[in-house]
Amino acid sequence: MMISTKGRYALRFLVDVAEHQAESFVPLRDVAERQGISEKYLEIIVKELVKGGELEAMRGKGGGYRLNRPPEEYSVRSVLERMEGPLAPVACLGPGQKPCPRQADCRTLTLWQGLDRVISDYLAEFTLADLCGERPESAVTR
Amino acid sequence: MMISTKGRYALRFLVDVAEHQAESFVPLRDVAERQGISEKYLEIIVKELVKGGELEAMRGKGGGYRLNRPPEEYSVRSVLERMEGPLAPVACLGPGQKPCPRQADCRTLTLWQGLDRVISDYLAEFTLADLCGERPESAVTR
DNA sequence: CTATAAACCTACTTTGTCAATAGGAATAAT
DNA sequence: ATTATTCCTATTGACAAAGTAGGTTTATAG
Repeated sequence: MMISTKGRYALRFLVDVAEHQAESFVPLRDVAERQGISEKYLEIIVKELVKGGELEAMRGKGGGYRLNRPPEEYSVRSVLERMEGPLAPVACLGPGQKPCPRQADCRTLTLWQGLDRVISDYLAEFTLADLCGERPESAVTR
Repeated sequence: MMISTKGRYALRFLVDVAEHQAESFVPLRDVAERQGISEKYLEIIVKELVKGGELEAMRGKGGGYRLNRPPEEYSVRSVLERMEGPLAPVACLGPGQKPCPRQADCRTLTLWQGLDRVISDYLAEFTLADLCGERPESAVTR
């Protein structure tokens, strides 16, 4: 399984906020309830989103979260990368990786590079705005 | 990291056998040495390939392994699936998964289905024959 | 028929990550 | 002052990944 709950929950959190932030801040508790995710666990995830500058937080009564930018400016790929770390399908492609000593003779490097590319490109195509209101029935083949 | 050593080593093992099986069986020890992989660990991996009908094994002196079919008939996807299990990027897409209760309202299902598709399609394009002799320098953009 | 080289088999270990849980401290509105 | 919220630190249990250890069986060569 390539995408963990961290990435998946983060995406669901952001979409939920996008859909409910009309006027006011959206409290974590509400999102957790709507999405059926543990509050405490969501906190950990949301903390990273705040630190990463994806979310604005407001403390105290009446507080909560809202997006820092319009939903079209959140690519799914960037959100997932923030939560999961590099999405490279194999370790040797990770950023800041010292090149593997067998690289010059590797039969599979090209394969993995291509895989990395198709994944990356696919995920970069989508933004939060694409996900908002999305439902399986209304699925459009892209 | 989506592809573990099991899948990666299996692929490298099969390619190595494909490249060396001209006449005789290829002993595991030789592959392990050439590929710089622990013999004992490779054993575990190879056992699954034999059980899965990908490899023919011959015991005793002069024994070793050879492919059961021509290299063009081994898709990378099928090899990886045998070793890694389902390649689905999220659990809810795995085969024989009971549908998630939130499915009807899920904003991300379509996203994951599409991701699963591009990964699957990409990996199905390649066979062992494509990997044999492959080297990064000779990389061809597909 | 014995030595050797190979596959085969069962079990164990170590390490790390995932997915939470627990319990509170700081802050803002009413 | 009360309440509703975010923020912070620490801990836990389960599981899998990656590898190790030590032996048994089978075929070939001399």
